[in-house]
Amino acid sequence: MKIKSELSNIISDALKSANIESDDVVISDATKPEFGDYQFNGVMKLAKILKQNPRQIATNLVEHIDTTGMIAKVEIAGPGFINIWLNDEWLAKEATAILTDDRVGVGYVENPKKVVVDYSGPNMAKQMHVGHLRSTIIGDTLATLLEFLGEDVVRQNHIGDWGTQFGMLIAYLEEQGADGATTELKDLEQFYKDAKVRFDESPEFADKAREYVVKIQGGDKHCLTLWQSFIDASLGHCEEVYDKLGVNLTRDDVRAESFYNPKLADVIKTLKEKKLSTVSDGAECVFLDGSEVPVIVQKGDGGYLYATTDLAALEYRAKELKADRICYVVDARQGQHFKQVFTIAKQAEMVGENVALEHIGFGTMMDKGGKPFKTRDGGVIKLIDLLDEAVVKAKESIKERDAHTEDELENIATVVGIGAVKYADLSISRESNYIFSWDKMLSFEGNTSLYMQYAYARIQSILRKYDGEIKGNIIIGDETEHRLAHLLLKFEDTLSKAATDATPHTITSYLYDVVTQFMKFYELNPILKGGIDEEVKMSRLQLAKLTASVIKKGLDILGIEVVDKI
RNA sequence: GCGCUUGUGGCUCAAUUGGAUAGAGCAUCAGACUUCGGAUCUGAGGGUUAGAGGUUCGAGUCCUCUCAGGCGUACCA
Repeated sequence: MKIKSELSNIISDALKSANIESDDVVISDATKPEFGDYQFNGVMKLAKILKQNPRQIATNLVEHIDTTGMIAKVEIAGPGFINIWLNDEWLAKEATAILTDDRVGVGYVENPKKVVVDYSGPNMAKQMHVGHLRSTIIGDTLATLLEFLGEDVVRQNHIGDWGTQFGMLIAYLEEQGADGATTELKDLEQFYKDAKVRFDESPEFADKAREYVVKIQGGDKHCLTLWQSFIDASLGHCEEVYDKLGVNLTRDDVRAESFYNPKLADVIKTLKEKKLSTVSDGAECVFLDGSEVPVIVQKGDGGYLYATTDLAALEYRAKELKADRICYVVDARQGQHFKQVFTIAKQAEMVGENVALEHIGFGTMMDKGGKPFKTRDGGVIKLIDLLDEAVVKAKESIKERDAHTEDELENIATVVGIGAVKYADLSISRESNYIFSWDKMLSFEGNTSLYMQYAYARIQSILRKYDGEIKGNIIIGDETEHRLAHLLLKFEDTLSKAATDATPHTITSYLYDVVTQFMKFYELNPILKGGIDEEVKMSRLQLAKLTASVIKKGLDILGIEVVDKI
């Protein structure tokens, strides 16, 4: 249900019949309940353009607004705000209509676009750590969301599998007589450290490592086999994490750095042809206007750089994958890099003019003291350890509650623990740094996954208790039901905003609103208690059921599961 | 030095992109129930939106300066 655009149409029509010239009509949510459900603030702007009194324009406009359908009434307030109230019967009818819809009233986008979402991007030389969490979760949510709305989504996992450190790693792998399947690679972090020690202590080994770098790049069979087995093992670690996180990334989504390697020479060629790059201090550089520091695309020794690979990837995504929109879910600190690369790609016509290039930046995860999140001894926190800890902590907090079997407990703890980590991350506007706190994320109170999951479980409990066929229409009986039904119908507007702005926290705060509104409704309007009219009982059961559906679907898009009992 | 970015009650975060009296949750205090799972609900106190100017009907949001933090800045990714 696209409420805003329908309202916008109604207002546009009214403007037309009132003979008022105007461009796009923007409808906002009302800032307070006294101001109704929505408001149109455009009159003040129009007044300025038309040099007329805003109250006068508003009066004229209001007379032409159709209040026979979805709108119950409109009022003029303040300097020229137009407040809009939705009609109860309309709400009831629309809410009833989506009861049996498995998309809970959410339609598909009109013109599906090809959207590439680049996220996760782990480095194969190292184990995934907390730094990869945000990219992986935000990216996956964005991809799932866009897909749900009907966009044609292509996931891209741009893994780091190319570079000098791999010479060292495969030389060490060979020396250990191991292949990727052996236990030697169980702990990548340790393996890297061991290899580094060997590299520093033995000149022969170091030479061999350097030689292997060249050999991989030259396509040497033996080295490539070693390299491949190393990458496979490392990817296996990532997949373990993806599996625990419930993230939809597969090997098909992997487009590694190495994939672009053969294309890099062409990138330089293009840049030279377009006269965008020049040689400076022996390196091939692009000087963007106003900047004295260049973007280096080829080193003095002929080697390529980060920017070069990203340019190749951009071109591939625009031309081969035919993307209309390319989203990079990468740490905000790389903002300048992407700004530069995007500019170069457009200037060099590697991507078309109308392809949207977006850096979906996010802040750093901090500890309680506001410092980057590390282990006690200052090391990086492995993602897998973090997730396991979340499950253990969740189990502790649930254990004290009702008796569960061991299996149930394990399952609930997993759903709750992983959900808490993801929700905590997604519920904060992504640009800012965020403070990681176990206590906060595992709390049942406030805007947390547990609060939503708990509300869901409670509704399920009501539905179980009723244990009969739920049928009949939703009826709006009071203000709490009006607001609840309205919120439930706002699901689509919420999702499309989250999709265009790439802001998952829009969804979490919406869900939080839904749940708190449900709690208020439920507090005032008993469902199963005695003395309730059958029709009213059915309506309330339906509202409860619909609320549960929205919670479930919403969390589902965020990659968070629910359980019937907690 | 230059560039980017952030600054919102004690704490953690919002604010529909320039709209009305800046909203939530923790924490604090005060209430509600012989619990449709109280891990709930109702209410109160707590703010010069870092500071100073400016733009206009209207600014947390836009422009300038100052202060404080973070990040980036010629051959890592």
